[in-house]
Amino acid sequence: MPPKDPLSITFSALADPTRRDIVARLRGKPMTVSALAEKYSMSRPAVSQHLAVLERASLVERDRRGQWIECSLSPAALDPATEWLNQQRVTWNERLDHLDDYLSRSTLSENHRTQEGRKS
Amino acid sequence: MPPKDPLSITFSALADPTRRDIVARLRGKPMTVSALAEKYSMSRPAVSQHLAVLERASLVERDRRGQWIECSLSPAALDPATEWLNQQRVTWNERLDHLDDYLSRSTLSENHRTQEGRKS
DNA sequence: CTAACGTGTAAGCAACTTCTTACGCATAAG
DNA sequence: CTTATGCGTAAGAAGTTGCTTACACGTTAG
Repeated sequence: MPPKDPLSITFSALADPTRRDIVARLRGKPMTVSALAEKYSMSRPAVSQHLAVLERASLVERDRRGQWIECSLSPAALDPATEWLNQQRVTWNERLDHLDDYLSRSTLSENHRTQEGRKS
Repeated sequence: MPPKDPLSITFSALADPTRRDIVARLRGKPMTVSALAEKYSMSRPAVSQHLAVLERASLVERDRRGQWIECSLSPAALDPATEWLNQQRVTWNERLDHLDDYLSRSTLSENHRTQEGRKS
C-alpha cells in the first residue's frame, strides 16, 4: 500500500494526548527516555513506541549519549501542519476576526511574518 | 474506553488526506454530499463516513435542504489545534530568544517569563 | 400510487493502533 | 568477569479505522 503522505503522518502523530504531552514536555528541555517514561502510567516500551512515532514524523530526535538516549524536539517539523491550518484561515478571514483574539498573544511576534495584519 | 479529548478528535480528523481535501474543498463553498462524493474514487457511503468524522470533530455541518444535504464548514473548530501548534512554536522561539539571557545571567529566576522582555 | 434519487446506517473485513510482556543488546558498575 | 541499567524490538491481544456491499428511509418526479 502507498506510504502515508507527510501531513497525515504529522497530524496522526499529534492525534494522541501522550504524544502531544511528550512534545510539550520536550519543548522546555531534552530528556532521556526513562525520564520521560516516569511521567506516564504506561510501560517504558509504550513510551518508546510513542517516541518512534514522533521520530517518524521528524518531530523528535534521539541522540545516544553513552548509556542514555536524549530526546529533543525538532519543532520545524510542525511547520507544514501549521501552514496547512493557516491556509484554511486565509479564505475564511472575513469570518474569523475573532481568531485574532484567540491567537494574538501566541502568533504575533516581530520574529515572524507569517501573520499579516488584516485590514481593519 | 474513555472518550477522546477534543484535540485528539480534531487532529485525527485531519490525519486523512481525503478529509483534508474535503475541508479545503468546502472552504468558501458549501456542497451536497453527492457533489462531494463525485470528486473521489471511493463509494458514496465512504464519503458519508468521512463527513461523519468531520462532523464529530465539529468541523462540518450538514443541513438538510429538501432532498439534498448541504455540507458547510465550521471553521472555528480548528482554533484549538491552531492554537496548540502555535504554542509549540512560540515556546521554541522564546527558548532561543532567552538563550542569550540564560547564558549571560548567573542566576535564573522565573520572573522573566513575559514575551515583552525579548528584544535585542 | 410507483419509481428514482439523495442520503444514512448496518454488517463485515483487512489493516492499523496502542498497549502489554518477554527478550536481546550495549553500556556502566562492582 | 558478572550483574544491573537504559533502551529497543518482537509478538500478541484488544480496540479502532477505512473501506466495501446491502439495505432503509425520506423526498421528488411521473
